[in-house]
Amino acid sequence: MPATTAESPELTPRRRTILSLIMREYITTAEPVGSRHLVETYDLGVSSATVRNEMKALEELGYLTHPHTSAGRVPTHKGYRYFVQHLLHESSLPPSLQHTIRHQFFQVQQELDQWVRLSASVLARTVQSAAITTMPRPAQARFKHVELISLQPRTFLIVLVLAGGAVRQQLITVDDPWTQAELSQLSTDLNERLGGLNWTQIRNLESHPDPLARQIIDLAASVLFHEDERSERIYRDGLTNVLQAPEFSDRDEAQRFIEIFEEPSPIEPLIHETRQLPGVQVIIGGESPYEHLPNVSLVLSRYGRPDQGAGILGVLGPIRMPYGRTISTVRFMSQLMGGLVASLYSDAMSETLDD
Amino acid sequence: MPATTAESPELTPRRRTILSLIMREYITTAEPVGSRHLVETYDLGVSSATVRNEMKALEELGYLTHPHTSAGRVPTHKGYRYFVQHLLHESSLPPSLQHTIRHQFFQVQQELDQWVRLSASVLARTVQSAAITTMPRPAQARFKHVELISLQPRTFLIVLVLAGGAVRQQLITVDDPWTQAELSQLSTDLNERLGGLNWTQIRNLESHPDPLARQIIDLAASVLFHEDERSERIYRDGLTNVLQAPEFSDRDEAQRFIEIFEEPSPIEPLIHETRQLPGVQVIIGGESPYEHLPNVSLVLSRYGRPDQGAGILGVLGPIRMPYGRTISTVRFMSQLMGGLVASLYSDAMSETLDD
DNA sequence: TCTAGCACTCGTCACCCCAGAGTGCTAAAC
DNA sequence: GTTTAGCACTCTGGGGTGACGAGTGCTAGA
Repeated sequence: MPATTAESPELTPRRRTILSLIMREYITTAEPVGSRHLVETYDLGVSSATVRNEMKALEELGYLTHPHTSAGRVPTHKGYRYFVQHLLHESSLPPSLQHTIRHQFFQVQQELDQWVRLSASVLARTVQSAAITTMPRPAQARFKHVELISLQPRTFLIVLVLAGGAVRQQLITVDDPWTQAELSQLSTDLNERLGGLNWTQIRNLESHPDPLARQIIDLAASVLFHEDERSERIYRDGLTNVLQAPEFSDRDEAQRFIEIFEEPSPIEPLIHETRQLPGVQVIIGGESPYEHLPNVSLVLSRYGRPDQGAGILGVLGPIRMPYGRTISTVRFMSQLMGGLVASLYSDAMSETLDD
Repeated sequence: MPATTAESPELTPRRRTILSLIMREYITTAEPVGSRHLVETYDLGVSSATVRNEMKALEELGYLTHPHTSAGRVPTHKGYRYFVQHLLHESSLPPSLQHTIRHQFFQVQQELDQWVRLSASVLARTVQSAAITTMPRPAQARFKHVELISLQPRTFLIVLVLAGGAVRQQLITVDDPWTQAELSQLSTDLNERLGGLNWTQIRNLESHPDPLARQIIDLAASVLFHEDERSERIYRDGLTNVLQAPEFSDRDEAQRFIEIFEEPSPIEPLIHETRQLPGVQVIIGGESPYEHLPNVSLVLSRYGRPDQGAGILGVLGPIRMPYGRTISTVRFMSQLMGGLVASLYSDAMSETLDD
């Protein structure tokens, strides 16, 4: 029996039941749902004619539509939205599945980069859809450490570590040769001056006497600045899962999905927004502000904490998506990843994977 | 006029001309080529009947086939192979295109990682196909530098720099707290001991008195070992270019291509092999040892030098691929990237982009 | 050795028809 | 007032048909 708990202005319980059943049926079969099929499958206690009347009412209210006269009913965007908001009872992931997910993280070494990439893969596999994840990062990037490494007398590698443990690297070529010892000395000096600063603070430092040091300080400021501004690296996985869906049997539809999914992606601003919001966000493509994302739904969630480090993870799929399962999985994964980030700050890393 | 320079055991000049024209025609139109169309378009000086006889001979020799009785001719794998090996006159990229390609690298900062990623994108755009690139790496990984950075009293970031400038990072959690000063001291010590060594040499070092140092030495050895063994990170771009091609209008064909292109990819062993070979390799899918790559051709090339650092770059597309242009572009790009790698070792980085 | 001519084959497309599914409406039953 | 049975109507999709065109292969003659 479907849940009919939440309040709603306009739908009677029976209409909700019928809408809910149509949603479930359509989400699993991708075929328009007819009245007769519904009463035969679900023992509704009323005849198909009654269901037809209710369906017609639901259509007039904007929750359903039908592709042509003699076809069954299909949900509209409004129908999906109502389903997600009112008809879906929140449920947590079955413990066995939770365990399976946790288990998949054991194989990888303790490298954050790998964790995040793996999480996209695990998420994609679990929900049988396309998944994205981003590395966690704090709201404002801060300098942690710099190391200058001589590759050639005049070519150096600059390794920049940000607060939170992210590593960035740059090559630099200068006019005069330096020894590694001189560079190490300079590194130590710079680390003392720059530790813990953000890019504005670095920009406001008084000018350093040494030209190379000035150059590197500028570079550090610019890297930190870009870190706050530029669109971050997105890990993707599971594209082929989605392309199996019948809505993408049409080549152009598939192409459109790939263009949304792959770099450069129109969902990057969405990811930025999601970073500001708590909880799981469900975005139904084609709906009001998302007209540029037709035939795509997203289930996104932030993980971690904005002050320490927060990343995004989520699922892309056709609008006809198993929202219940997907939302539960995304929520669970965001908690799991959040635990990992927290452990970077609480020095209790090893406990993340315990049940 | 097509080139008919190279020697060949079995084909008369006229047959070569006809085969060459059929190849060119089919590669651009993707439609079976008929005899009448050929004489009308190319002024061959003979009638369509003669061309038909020659086509039939070419079919009996295995270079052509036709999908059904009343269709034009289509190249076989053997036909493509012959075309690539004997009928394609080597040509370098037009200078204007060379300039365009070089120009696209100016926008990016001097970060090797970004160069390699960008190169996939530039290659994909230039040949309007899917492209892959890998980071350059030496035949054997060697230790260059390690830095220990304290994130929490008991959680450290280990930044490992390899010879050639690649950076690897690992998190580690230990039982006893360490200060950053102690860690820096330890870093200095380790850098003296490990500088320039490969993983076997590190394994053979006499045991270090400090347990944390031992742990990090083990880790360094293991990272270097994995560096030599594990399949490397592949940058990809241009998937959507390929999916436009008519051979991928069928959903399953497209899906198969995506599975070959995306991670985990069956072409990874091929990439490994290409690393050993000089020059541009053309792999025609479905041919003898590549039965598992149907409907896909690859044009791959190593760039850089195995002793210093070598990477792979190449193009994936349908077998009906503009080989001439693709081969020239891949060769040019591999020279360009090779110059970049060399500059890392010769301290003359700034000259790479000059014309 | 080449070519003109011709019979033959096959895929494509437009067209039509029909079965099946599903609706919406109406009138009667509860 | 609500529900239901019945029925006319609409639309899709599959299957079958026939005309058309493209292209071949063969043969006889130049």
